[in-house]
Amino acid sequence: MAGYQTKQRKMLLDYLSRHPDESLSAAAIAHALSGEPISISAVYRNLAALEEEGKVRRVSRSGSREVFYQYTDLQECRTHLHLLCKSCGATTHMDPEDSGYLIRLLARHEQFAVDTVDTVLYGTCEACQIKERMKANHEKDI
Amino acid sequence: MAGYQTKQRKMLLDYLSRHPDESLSAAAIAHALSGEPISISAVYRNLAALEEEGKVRRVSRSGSREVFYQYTDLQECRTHLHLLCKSCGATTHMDPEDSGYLIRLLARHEQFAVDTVDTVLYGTCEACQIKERMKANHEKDI
DNA sequence: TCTTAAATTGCGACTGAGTCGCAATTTTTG
DNA sequence: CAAAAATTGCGACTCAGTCGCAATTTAAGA
Repeated sequence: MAGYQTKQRKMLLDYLSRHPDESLSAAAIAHALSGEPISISAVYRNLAALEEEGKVRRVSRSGSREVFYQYTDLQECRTHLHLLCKSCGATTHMDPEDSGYLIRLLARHEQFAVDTVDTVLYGTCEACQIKERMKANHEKDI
Repeated sequence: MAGYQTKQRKMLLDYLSRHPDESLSAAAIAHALSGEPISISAVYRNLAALEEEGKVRRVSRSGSREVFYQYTDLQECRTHLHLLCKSCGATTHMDPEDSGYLIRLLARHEQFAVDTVDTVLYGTCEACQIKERMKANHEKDI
């Protein structure tokens, strides 16, 4: 299970690392790699292996049944939490100081040890907030 | 789509409301209601409708493919965020003041509007932290 | 209360993401 | 270079969730 450097695994991880902070479906990943010799089962198996190693995170937003995979850096997860925009799917990074503060707060006040790899805060990013506001105004005018 | 008070829907919502802070699979819910006349499709359809109304939240933890449903109170989501223990599945409630602080922090520092219905912080609750520590110690002894 | 339109139900067929078994291939170890 | 271990591709399979449809139930109005 743990670790032969096959062509396919290298390609997959390489592709993911070149698309950080994106939410990709398994199908999209397979499609992107379709020039290369890689089967859909290999995509799933490698994704599962990488997830176990903490190099990939699976996310699925409430309200949608779709599942996405994101490249994650364990190192990076030690320093900050991730914010996922429900509207555009982009991930942004919470300020490390604020992240640290929150993690310590939860540890102290609630005795809760946050898992920074799994946890993603859902919401709306700045750009999409603006879009939504414009849309709402526009609808009001009609 | 929006709102006939059928026997099945009432039962489902009633059952969920009597099991707050629990993560239930669709199958488990169907099973629990199996004494009543309700089909599995009705369970899914009502769950989807309730999710849209914001009365039910779908959660699935990274590392596991299982999907769970949780009763949620929109009112309650306005006051605090939820903490889900990856080990035992129980949900606890973050202190309202801390929650408010975090939400305002993200709005100000990252221009990110957190969705308090969808967002769940994953981690380990106090009880399970203790269990894990004991287990680790025990394994060391062997 | 009776009638009718809209929504919902149960059923069974279907979909599609993800899994599994297995023989063939590739990577690592020695 | 050979043997052992892991991985690959393929096709069959699983299973949560969806969908179409006829029958039933609910809400609203005369």
